[in-house]
Amino acid sequence: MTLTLYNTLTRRKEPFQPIDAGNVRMYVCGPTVYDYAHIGNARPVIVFDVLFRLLRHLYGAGHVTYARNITDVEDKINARAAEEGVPIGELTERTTKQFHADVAALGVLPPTVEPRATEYIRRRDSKLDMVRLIERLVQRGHAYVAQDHVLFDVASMPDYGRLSNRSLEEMEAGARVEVAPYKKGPMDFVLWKPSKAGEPAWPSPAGIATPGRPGWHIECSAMAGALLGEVFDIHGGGIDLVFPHHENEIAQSRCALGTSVMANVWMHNGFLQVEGEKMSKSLGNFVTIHDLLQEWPGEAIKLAMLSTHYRQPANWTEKGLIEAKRTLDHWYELTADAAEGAPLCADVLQALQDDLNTPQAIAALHALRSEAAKGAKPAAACLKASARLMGLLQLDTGAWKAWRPAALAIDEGKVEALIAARNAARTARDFKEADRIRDALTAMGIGLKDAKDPATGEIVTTWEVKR
RNA sequence: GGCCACGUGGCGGAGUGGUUACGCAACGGUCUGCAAAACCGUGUACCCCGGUUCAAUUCCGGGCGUGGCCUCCA
Repeated sequence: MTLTLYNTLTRRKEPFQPIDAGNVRMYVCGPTVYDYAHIGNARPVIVFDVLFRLLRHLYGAGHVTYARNITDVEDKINARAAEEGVPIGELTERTTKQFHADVAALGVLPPTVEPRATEYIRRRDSKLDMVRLIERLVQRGHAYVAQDHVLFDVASMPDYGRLSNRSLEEMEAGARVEVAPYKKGPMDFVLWKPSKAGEPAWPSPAGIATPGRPGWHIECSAMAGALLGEVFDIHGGGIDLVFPHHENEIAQSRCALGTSVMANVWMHNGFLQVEGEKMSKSLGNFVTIHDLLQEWPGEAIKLAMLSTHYRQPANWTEKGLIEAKRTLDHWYELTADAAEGAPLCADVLQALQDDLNTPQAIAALHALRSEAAKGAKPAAACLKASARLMGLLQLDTGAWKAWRPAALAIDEGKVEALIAARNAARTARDFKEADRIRDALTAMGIGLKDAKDPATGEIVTTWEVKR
C-alpha cells in the first residue's frame, strides 16, 4: 500500500512519489501573528502534523523536512499594534509565544523549520529572499514598477489560475473590487508596496527610492524556495488560501525560478463551522485554541478534529469534544500498562495512507479497543502504538488522568473526604447515607465510579467532573 | 453576478453501482447494595425530481439547502 494524496492541482487522488526519498519536503502556511489562533487555525496544524508523522514513519524521521512559517509582517499586525499602542515587534513576539504554547499543548510535533517572514525580506547570506525574488521577476518581465509599487503582471503567465481552476476572463468578469489605477491588469497583485511613516519599512527593490514592505504572497515563495528548494513535494494550507494566496505563490515562484511547478502536491483542508454556524466574532462563537485548552486536554481537541476527514467541512461542537474526551479516557485506561513499541495496526496505516482518512483510522482503533477490552494484550499495545502515529495517546495514563480544567471550581480534598465518608458508610452497609453523599457529589457535578481492583478485590472509587 | 465544495440513521461521521462502517445517544441484558463505568446484544440512513443500469445512497442532469472563494481570512 502506497501513500495516496488528493492533489488540488489535478483534482484527484494520486500516489505520492517524493522527489528525493532521502529528504521529503513539505511547506504549510502558518499563522499571521496578531491575535490568538482560533480553532480554524488549529485544523491545518493538526492535519499536517498527522501527515508529517506519517511521512516520518514511511521515509524515516530524519528524511522529512517540514517548514511552517510565522507571518510577522502584515498590515493587520500593524493595525493591531497601533490599536494596542505597542511596538510591532512586541505584538508579534507575544503572539508567536502564544501560538507556540497552544500548538505544544495540542501535542503536535514542532516543524523542522519555522521561518519568520521578516527574516526573509533581505538576507545577508545567499539564500533566496523576497527582494531577490522580486528583482528576478522584474528582470524576467513578469513584474513592473508603478508608483513605488512592484506588481506581478498576471498576463505574463499563460497558465495563471490553474490551481484554483479559473481563467483570467472569469476572474475579471467576477471581480467586485475596485482596480487600483496604476495596475496594468485588474488581477495584477502587489509584490512590494511603499511604506508610510510609522509603518515597517525596508530598502525597496527594483530601483524604488521610497522604502517599503512586501506584499502578502511573496513571503511564502521566498521561504519555501530558500528552505525547500525551487521545487518541493507538498504544499498545504486551508482551502481559503487556494485563491489568491497559493495561486499567487505559484505564479511568483515559477516565473522567478523558471520552473513548471512550485510543489508537486497541493493539499487543502476544509473549512470549519462552530455548532453548525459560521464562526465569527459577531456571532460570539469565536473559539480560540487558548480558550479550549482551559477546558479540554489537547489530545481531546486533536481527536475531535481528526474525527472528520481533513477535506470535509467540519462542524466543531462541544458534543464532539465530550465524545473525544471519553474515548481517550477509555483508550488511556486500556493501554495503561501496554507495552511500548508494538507493531502498527495495518488498518490504521492503510487508512492514513489513503489520503489521511483519519475517521477510518479511528474506526480501526475502536476495533483494537474492543479486542483490548477483552484482555488482548497485543491489541492494547497495538492500540497505543497506532494511536501515537496520529499523535494520540502520547502521555502516560497517569498524566492523562491527572489533567484538570484550568478553572476547576472544585475542592479536591473535600471530594476525597466525601468519597472516604461514603465508602465508610458502604462498608457499614448504611446505603442510605452512602447514596446521600453520592447525590451531594452529583449536585457538585462530580460523577463516581466504583471499580474492583482485579488483584485484591478491593473497591476503588474514582471520580470525574461531569459535563 | 462568476467559480467551487458539501447534503448519509436521533447526533457525529466513513464508504460503496448489488453485501456490517465506526463512535455517541436510545433500548434490552450482565455486573453492582443501588447507580455510574465496563462488557454483551438490538434498532434506525443515504435532500428532492428525472435519467443511465438487471440493479443507484454510490454515475449523469436539474432543483432545493448549507458553506467556501472571487476582498483580510485556516
